[in-house]
Amino acid sequence: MAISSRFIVGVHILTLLAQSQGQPVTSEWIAGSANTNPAVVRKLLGMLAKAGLTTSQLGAGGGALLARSAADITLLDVYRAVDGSELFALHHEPPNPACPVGRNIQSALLETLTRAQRALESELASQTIATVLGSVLAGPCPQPT
Amino acid sequence: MAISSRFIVGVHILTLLAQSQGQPVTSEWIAGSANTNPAVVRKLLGMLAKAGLTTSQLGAGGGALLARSAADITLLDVYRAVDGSELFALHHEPPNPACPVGRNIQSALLETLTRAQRALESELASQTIATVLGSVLAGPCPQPT
DNA sequence: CAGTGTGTATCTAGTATAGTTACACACTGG
DNA sequence: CCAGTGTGTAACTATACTAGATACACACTG
Repeated sequence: MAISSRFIVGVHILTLLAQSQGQPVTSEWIAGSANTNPAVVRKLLGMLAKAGLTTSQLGAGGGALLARSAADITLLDVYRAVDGSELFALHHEPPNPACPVGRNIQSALLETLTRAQRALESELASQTIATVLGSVLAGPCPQPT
Repeated sequence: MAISSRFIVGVHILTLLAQSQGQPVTSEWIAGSANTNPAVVRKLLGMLAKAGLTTSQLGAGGGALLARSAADITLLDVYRAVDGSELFALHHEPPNPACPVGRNIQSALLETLTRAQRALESELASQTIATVLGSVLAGPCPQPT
C-alpha cells in the first residue's frame, strides 16, 4: 500500500464532478458516494483546488466544480495534486562515505529510480478524467434511466 | 515517500555481498556501510533470504552470502522481497454501490493502475545487482588501490 | 438577513517504519 | 570438544502518516 487512497478518492471526486455537468456538488454528496467523511472530501478538494483542478462555489447552492475540462485533467495531475512526494525513499541516514558502495550507491541508483518513476507517471498521464468517466458509465448497470 | 527505504537498503546490502566475492559479510559490517543498525540489516537479510536471494552462514566467520549470481538478481526481485505490497491503495471503505460512479470506479481504474505498476516493475526488472555494482565501482573515487 | 456549505483547525485511532536492546541457538575453528 | 562468534527473532520505543470525526468562523446565495 504505497500510494495512499487519496489518489483513488481524488479520481472518484473529479469523476463525480465531471458527471455533474457544471452543477455544483456538495462535499456531503461526494462523501456519500465515496463512503467517507465530508471533511475528508473537503481536505482533498482543497488539494485539488490548489493544483488548479477544481473550484468551489461558496454559499447556498454551492459546491465543487471542475476548473477545466475533464479531458484536460490527467490521472497524473491528480496523483501530483494529492500524493506528490518522491516515490522512492533513500537511506534515512546517509550511507557511509568511507565505503565505496556507500559512497556511490545513491547516485548509481538515481537514474534507474527516476526512469521507473517516469514510467509510472507516463501511464497515469495517458488517462484523463473524461476517459475514466467513459469507462464508469460503460460499466455494468449504468445510470438508471 | 511511497516506497520504503527498505528497498534501497536492500539493494545496498546485495551490492555489498556481490562485491565481497563469496566472502561472508557480517550484519555489523553491512550496518556500518549503510549507516544503520545491525538488527535492521538482519531483518532485511531475513526477507531477502526468504525470497531466495541470500543465504547465511552461521557461526564464527559466518555472515551473509548471495544465493545466486549478482547478474541473476534484478531490482524487481529486491522490490518484491522487501516491499511487495500493492502499489495503489483503494478506498478504505468500499464506495457506495448505489451511485453509478461509486459502483464502477474501482474496476474502471483497475486496468490503468495495473499497467502503471507494471511499467514501474519492468524498469526495475531491467537492472541487476551486477549492473548496480558496475555503476558503483565506476563512480568517483573507486576502491582505494 | 437567514441559511447553506466551504475552508480550516483540532483531536482521535490505527498502522507502518526504523531504530534499539536483548537473548537463545546453531555453527565454526582451534 | 568447547569457547566464542554471528545469526535469527522477539519485544519495546519513537516517529510519522493516514483517515475518520467534530466543531466553528466566514463567505456567499437566494
